[in-house]
Amino acid sequence: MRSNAEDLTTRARIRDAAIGLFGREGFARATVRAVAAAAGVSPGLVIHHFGSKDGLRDACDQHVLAQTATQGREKTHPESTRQLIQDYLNHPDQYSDEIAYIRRVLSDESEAGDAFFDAVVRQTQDIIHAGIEAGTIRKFDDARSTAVVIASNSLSILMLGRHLSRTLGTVAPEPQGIGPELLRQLTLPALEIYTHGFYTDSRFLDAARDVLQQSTSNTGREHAL
Amino acid sequence: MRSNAEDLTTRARIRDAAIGLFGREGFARATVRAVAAAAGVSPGLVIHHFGSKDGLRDACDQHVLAQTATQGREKTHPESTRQLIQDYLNHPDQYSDEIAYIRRVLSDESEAGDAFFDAVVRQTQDIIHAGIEAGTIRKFDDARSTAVVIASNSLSILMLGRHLSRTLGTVAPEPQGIGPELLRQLTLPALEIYTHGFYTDSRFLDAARDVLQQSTSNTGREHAL
DNA sequence: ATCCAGATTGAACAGCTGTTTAGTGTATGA
DNA sequence: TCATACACTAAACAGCTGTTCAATCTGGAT
Repeated sequence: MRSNAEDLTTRARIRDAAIGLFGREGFARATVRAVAAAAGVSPGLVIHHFGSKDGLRDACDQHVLAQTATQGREKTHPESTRQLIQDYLNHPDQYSDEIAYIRRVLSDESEAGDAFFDAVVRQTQDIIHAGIEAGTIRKFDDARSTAVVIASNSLSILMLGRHLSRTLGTVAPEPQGIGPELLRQLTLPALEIYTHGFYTDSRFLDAARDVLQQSTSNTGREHAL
Repeated sequence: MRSNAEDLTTRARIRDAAIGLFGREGFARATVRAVAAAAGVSPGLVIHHFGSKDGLRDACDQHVLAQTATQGREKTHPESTRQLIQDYLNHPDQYSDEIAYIRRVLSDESEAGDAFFDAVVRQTQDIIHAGIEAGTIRKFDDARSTAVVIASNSLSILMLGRHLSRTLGTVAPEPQGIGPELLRQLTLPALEIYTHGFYTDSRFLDAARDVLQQSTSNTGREHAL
């Protein structure tokens, strides 16, 4: 839930306007003047409250990501993760600014993006461990790399949402377009791969295993997929 | 293979410098003056050759992507795809500029990025069809959505390469860091999921199927994963 | 030898950028 | 009532931006 009313501190209003603009246009293209106009204040006030444009960025990072990172660490249960997704799906445009902002943070290299990605991987790893103990998830040799792969796959929806909804013809509620319809269309194919696999047998896997084991520290001449 | 020597047209030298800078810094941050300096020419000459900064961007798009798109359409064989990857792995820093540029193009919304993503999906779809006929890839209900999911997963390495090599502790040869070591570390976990699946049984898949079928065009209140 | 089209440059331009500064309100506490 | 601190603004600043322009410098065709 969010405080949708406009009874916020001016500082908070500026911050929220900046989150929206940074997410929509990117940090470089979004100007201090545009942020000020979106918040209905003067450019000088933006600097007065945050010191500089970089200070404003830091405040946005902290507001969007520290919050998410805390959620990820507290709510280790996979249950609450699903609840969080449901909450998002019920109020898509409420969170769309944060979604777009996180996408930008993961693209533009920054410590905040690093922290967020690491938090996602950590949470994924916890889910995998819990799933293995519960018997719902297979046991993997390299649990960490597997978690990284799963997290990377999941975040690809965030990074490429625009293209996904575009090629799938989804009517996106937001410009960047990660709406309920898109997730509905991707859920079954993704779950099918995660359940029955993508290949019919272990031919590719075995071949790759052989190649990688025989050249452990080679020049890296051969690879599969 | 690339023309690594410096016996290029001045126009081509500017274009290549721009591709490198746009990929490394992003289009907004990379200035015309920086491109000119990297190419060893004056800022005016950049405009003289490309009309404007946007014209330079278009030329870069065309050089990097039209080339890739053509390759993707001609080489439908999965063989050549693997050969292309091998070629890249043997000369990583030769292609790193193009790699970084494509990542930026997929992020910043543009027609070039749309065309590239669509080409990747199309190529993935062809590979899937060929694999189904050859018996190496399972048959899927929704081939198109499956291709989109696979393509999205594959491109996530491109989009999040920096974070992947960072958390996996890979020694990246390039700043954005999609090197042979990273791919070697991700190949087996990814292939394992693609071969044996991620879940132990079809519990999640069945549950999602039920939910999605009963609410075909609902408000979208429930979702799995 | 002359001419000309194109490559190339240095300097300048107008506009936008983040930031500063001086000043005006406007509460709150003494 | 006064003073102080803070929110806030309008205007200006210096620096950077993409772009233009006039002027050279080339190399090849006539």
